[in-house]
Amino acid sequence: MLPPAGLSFSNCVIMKLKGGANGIGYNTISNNILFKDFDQNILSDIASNFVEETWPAHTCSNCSNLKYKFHIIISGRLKVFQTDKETGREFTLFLLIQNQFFDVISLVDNCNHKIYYESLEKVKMLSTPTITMRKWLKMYPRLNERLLTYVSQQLLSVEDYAVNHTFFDIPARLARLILKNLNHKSQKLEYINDLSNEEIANLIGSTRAVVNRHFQDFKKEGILKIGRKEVEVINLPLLLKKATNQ
Amino acid sequence: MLPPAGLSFSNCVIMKLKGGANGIGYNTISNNILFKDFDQNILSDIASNFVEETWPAHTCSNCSNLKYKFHIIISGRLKVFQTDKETGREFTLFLLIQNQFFDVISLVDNCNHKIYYESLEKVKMLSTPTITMRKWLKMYPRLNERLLTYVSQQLLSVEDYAVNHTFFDIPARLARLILKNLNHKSQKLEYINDLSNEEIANLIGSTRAVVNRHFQDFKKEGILKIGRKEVEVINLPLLLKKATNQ
DNA sequence: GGTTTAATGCTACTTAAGTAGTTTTACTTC
DNA sequence: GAAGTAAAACTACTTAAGTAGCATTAAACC
Repeated sequence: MLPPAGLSFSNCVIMKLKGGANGIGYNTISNNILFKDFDQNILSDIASNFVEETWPAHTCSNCSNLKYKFHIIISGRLKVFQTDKETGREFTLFLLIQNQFFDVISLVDNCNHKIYYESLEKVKMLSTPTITMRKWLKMYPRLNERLLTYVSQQLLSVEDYAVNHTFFDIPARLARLILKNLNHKSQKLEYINDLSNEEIANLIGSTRAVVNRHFQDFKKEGILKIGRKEVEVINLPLLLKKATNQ
Repeated sequence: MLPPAGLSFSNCVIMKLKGGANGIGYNTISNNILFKDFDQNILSDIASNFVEETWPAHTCSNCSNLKYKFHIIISGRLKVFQTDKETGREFTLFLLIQNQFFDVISLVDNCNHKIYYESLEKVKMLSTPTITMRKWLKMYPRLNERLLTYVSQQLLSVEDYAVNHTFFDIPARLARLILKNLNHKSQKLEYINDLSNEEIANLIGSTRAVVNRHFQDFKKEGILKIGRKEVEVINLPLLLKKATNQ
């Protein structure tokens, strides 16, 4: 929720990375899709240009603080969202996790892409100045190819949101969100299982009360078992039916 | 509207390009953002690998027909859209015009990106096999950089749609669409001026009847002057007010 | 264990979006 | 200029999403 309540950006800890090929920085970089299969000495050089940042849970920030830096997430979830100042409503574009990065747009283009960030829990990440990253893009053309793949996936993801929001009602969008994050073995949600109704609402572009109303319906119809911040699917066929507006 | 009514994909005319540095193919290629500042002999080679296609007005196609080809538009508007089979409703993602290209996603990734295309009028374009384009991406790394810029813009565009659909009601979305396409000198719409209420509705994720209802309101309130397939802004300040939900 | 806080559950109400169907208008075509 | 067609205009109705406000429950923290 904005404006940052309680915790703010200033609580972040920024640390210089320890050198050597065994640090968390080197490991993150060398395993990241961006830099995978780069030579070891190049990787070391790249890693040495990153610093480690730690954001406490519920740290808020916006693009103006961050647009001169490029970040790679090490651990924790980072919510990328937009807000409507009038109503205070939020809309979550992405939940970024390990190995994902931001903000690619401000790297590509110097456009004023207004967007907000909030850590859902303690988030560790690496960061480097945008100019450094741009220099590497020139030096290592492969990087463009990999960023392209990443941005294309983001495009598909937002397109999916737009299609859902345009064609489907809230029960269907809720069902689809659950299906997308369902571990079919455990019948439980992964990745978004511990989110509040409020955060679920932000993911499908609705409000807490409405999401809760339909969760109650799903419960009554025997589709879901709902605990506190926990969702379990009981009747998958019925859920699939809901996902297409009945 | 799908399924293709009347005109179909088979009406398209595909022509081999004439050689030389003065053909329409060479001109299109050399002026395109993708290939700008390539050497002239490379440009000639690239141009020779494209063929010219002409789609009559209202030609429909989907990705399965096209996913092995990459296209650059020479003239005319091409609607890129999704449909809901249940209700028959459409949602227009992009209106592609001169120098824009498709489909970048299928070029990057072999994912099954389901999407539909329809020419709003006669559309001329160049096309080349996806494999050829992929080969060039390897040969000329600059291409990745330019595709990245293009896809990033598409991402911002779809994000904008999503934000509008989530936070704003239909009068506001309509006002925003008009503002985005307004020529401030002529007070008239460009690019989407001749679209029917139906197509306008597809652009903002609504329906014909609802769009018309609000057009009538805008008219009564003295914001717009509306002719047949023509929109003119009379009261810009009031329109701006509408664009933010009053 | 008792207090505080946050999340969830529930009721009642308002409103705008969508839908169906009809009428009117304007453009096209012969 | 008459006929046919497509777009736009209009009326009436239904429904679900959003909102407000409060009650209940569970977790967190002294």
